[in-house]
Amino acid sequence: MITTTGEYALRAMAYLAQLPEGKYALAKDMGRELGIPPNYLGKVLQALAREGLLVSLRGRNGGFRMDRKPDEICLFDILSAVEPMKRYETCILGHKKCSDETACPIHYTWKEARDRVVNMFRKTQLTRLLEHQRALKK
Amino acid sequence: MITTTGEYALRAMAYLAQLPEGKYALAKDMGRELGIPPNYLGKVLQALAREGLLVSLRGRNGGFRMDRKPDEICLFDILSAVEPMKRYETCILGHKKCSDETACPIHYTWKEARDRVVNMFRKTQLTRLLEHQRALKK
DNA sequence: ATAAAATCGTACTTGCGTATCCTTTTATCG
DNA sequence: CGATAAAAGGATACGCAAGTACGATTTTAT
Repeated sequence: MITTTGEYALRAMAYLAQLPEGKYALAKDMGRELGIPPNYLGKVLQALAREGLLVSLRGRNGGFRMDRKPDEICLFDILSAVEPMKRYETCILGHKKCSDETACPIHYTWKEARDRVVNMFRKTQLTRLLEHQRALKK
Repeated sequence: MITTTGEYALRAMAYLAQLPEGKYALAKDMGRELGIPPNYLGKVLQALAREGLLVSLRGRNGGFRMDRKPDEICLFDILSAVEPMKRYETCILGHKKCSDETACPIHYTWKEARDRVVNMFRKTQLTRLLEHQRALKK
């Protein structure tokens, strides 16, 4: 239901959130620790930095670190940085014009179900992913 | 949130459901009417026939028709015939072992949200897609 | 026998995930 | 101060799956 890239972003953010504050981590190390291809993880981390969720530092002793507290970031922030959230707002019958005003037969039913997902992304803070973080190894 | 193929299947089933009972329709005609590539729609219809949702008839005067009443088919039946429903049951952090017994930090939260979607598929009958069917043109 | 239709196999296209290589930045060492 | 090494940043190419297109085969009514 979410893209692989989105999953990587969530796991990487959870990893960074449990590090000592201010500490930078390397894409390569994180990839190894989390079992994510380091090359691609680098791209994902860059995207998160571009969106202001992470701070990146180039050169020796560089890496990525959190820019905010884990309770100031929700899952929606993370996911929307790496995948198009329109996925969760489209008519199930593919109508371009489907909306509250011009609704397809199941518009409201479908909207309620998918909104449940999006609202969960919006209300859940990164902190929620941290509990028992070290049991996650995979 | 659903695959394009799934959307095609829903629309095609809705189209067939509003036809006079026992009437066969051609993949080509349906494709033209619904604005779906006829070649691909053929594949989708074949899959639906293989799963017992449609009856297919080869040769002259052939085509596809419903095999059940529209209120005896739910959206889940249709979607599961053309796409893997596992998509709606996987851990958001990608853990293979995540389950009610061995739960990741947000297992139950995530499960509740995605179950809302699946339950909607299960409880909603094809009939629900038929209202104002002819306003759908696209 | 012919024509109409599903069925089947194959090939093309696009996007996502992946892997490399090169460039740029920056701390550190001689 | 200059050279070097370590890191992100960026460009490019590959593999794979989904969606698409098309042609060959089989079935069946006329």
